[in-house]
Amino acid sequence: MRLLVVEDEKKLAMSLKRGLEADGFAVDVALDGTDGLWMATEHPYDAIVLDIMLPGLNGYRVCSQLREQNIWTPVLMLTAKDGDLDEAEALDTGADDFLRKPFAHVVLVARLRALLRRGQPERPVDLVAGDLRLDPSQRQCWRGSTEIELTAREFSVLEFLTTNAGDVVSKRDILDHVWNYDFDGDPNIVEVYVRHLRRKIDEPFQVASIRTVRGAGYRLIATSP
Amino acid sequence: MRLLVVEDEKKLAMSLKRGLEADGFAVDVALDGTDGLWMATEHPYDAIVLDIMLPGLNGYRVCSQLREQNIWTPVLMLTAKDGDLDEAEALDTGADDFLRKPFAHVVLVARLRALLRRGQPERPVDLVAGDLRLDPSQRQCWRGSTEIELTAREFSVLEFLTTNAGDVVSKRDILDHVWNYDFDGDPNIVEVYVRHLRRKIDEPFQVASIRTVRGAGYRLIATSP
DNA sequence: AGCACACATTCAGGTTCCGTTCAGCTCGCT
DNA sequence: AGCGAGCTGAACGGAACCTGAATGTGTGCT
Repeated sequence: MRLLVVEDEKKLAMSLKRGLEADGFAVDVALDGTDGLWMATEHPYDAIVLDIMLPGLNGYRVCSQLREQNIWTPVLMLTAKDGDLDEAEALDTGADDFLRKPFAHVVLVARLRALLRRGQPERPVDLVAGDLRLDPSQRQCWRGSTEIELTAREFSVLEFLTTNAGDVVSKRDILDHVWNYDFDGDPNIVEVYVRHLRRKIDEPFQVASIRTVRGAGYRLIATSP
Repeated sequence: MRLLVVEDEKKLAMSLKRGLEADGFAVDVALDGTDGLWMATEHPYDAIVLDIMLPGLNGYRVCSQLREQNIWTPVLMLTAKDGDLDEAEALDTGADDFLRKPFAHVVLVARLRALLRRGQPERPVDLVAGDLRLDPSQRQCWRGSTEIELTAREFSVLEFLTTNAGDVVSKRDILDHVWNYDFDGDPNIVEVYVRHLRRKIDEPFQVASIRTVRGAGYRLIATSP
């Protein structure tokens, strides 16, 4: 699990880094708000530990700017000893939790783990045609409830057919979209992949969802059990 | 929003009740742990405010017994002034957050709202995939009932795979989350660690929970004996 | 300090599997 | 029947991945 620690007190920052690394986290450090914001934008952290008092851009602003950019990495804010209102405000600017200084290391770790546990994936929608389902982000494919293993090329071809489900797509179209534009090999390769796909997604289920349209190309139709 | 306050100091309990009701919550009060546990079991609260120091059954036990009964109502624990360890333990027994006494009313409300916003059942502390179980706080790992010794790196890689169980994660993802971002060594190191993990968590049990997805990465799937 | 040990990382050779090509076949149309 | 479009299995070359061992690097122990 990879963390970003944004803290300007160098000594504290390094001690946090060492401590958290001992607990098995991978830790990057930013020493001011501007850096912190940039790093949080560029890299996919699992959580961010964010001091409020920072030179340049303070913690509130870092947090709210992240949220504006639609980055929802969990944020744990470090607040001053006696700032009750700070804490309420921290949560309002989009922090997920806060910790009052000074804090014990065990507490920091426990809170971070709680944050990470809450996690949350929300996924882009699957492509569907009948009982055939594709998840492009995971390169996974199902017919009904049984998963089907596809190679990268196979998946790409099927993905293209599925996004154009119901329509006829020519071999040229498929070549242009799945292979590089400069591909000038044998168009027969499309036929080969259609064969592979039929063997994997149709024959075992005794359906024929990839239809040949002679002289024009292929058409994927919705089929159900 | 309906809350349960479990607090034995009658004066504090009533003041909490009045304050929270003024903020628009519906509030029930239990004056000891046994009552609290019973009420939390019988009624569907949206959140529970739970004191640690209680006659009869203390707060930790109330909380862990709730979790054992598979009740994942968000719990906010009230801890003593100086109990750092209390707090870590609170989170470990399944609390979602805690607040150190004495606290300002605005903070209590802000934290409760944050909890309610997160809503939704919390997952148990351990990461689980089939009969493989990880405890990130202890860095321990079991397959069924036999414990498996892992090094720090091995654990981190497996932890990341497990939090994304079922999904394909690329070698780049793994490098980004487990190593520091300035790591620019050979990605082959991921393969090496996958090899180590397979030898420890799969081969002795004759399962294959870490699948290779050629060209895409790795995928951890749930396997059982 | 010096040593032993465990862990992290690199390296090089081996293996598997995927993408592509090719040659022969089948099918539908005129 | 004859033609062209599409089908199919096999074969090959190379990339991706696997794997055992060698080489760094730090940490605790005596």
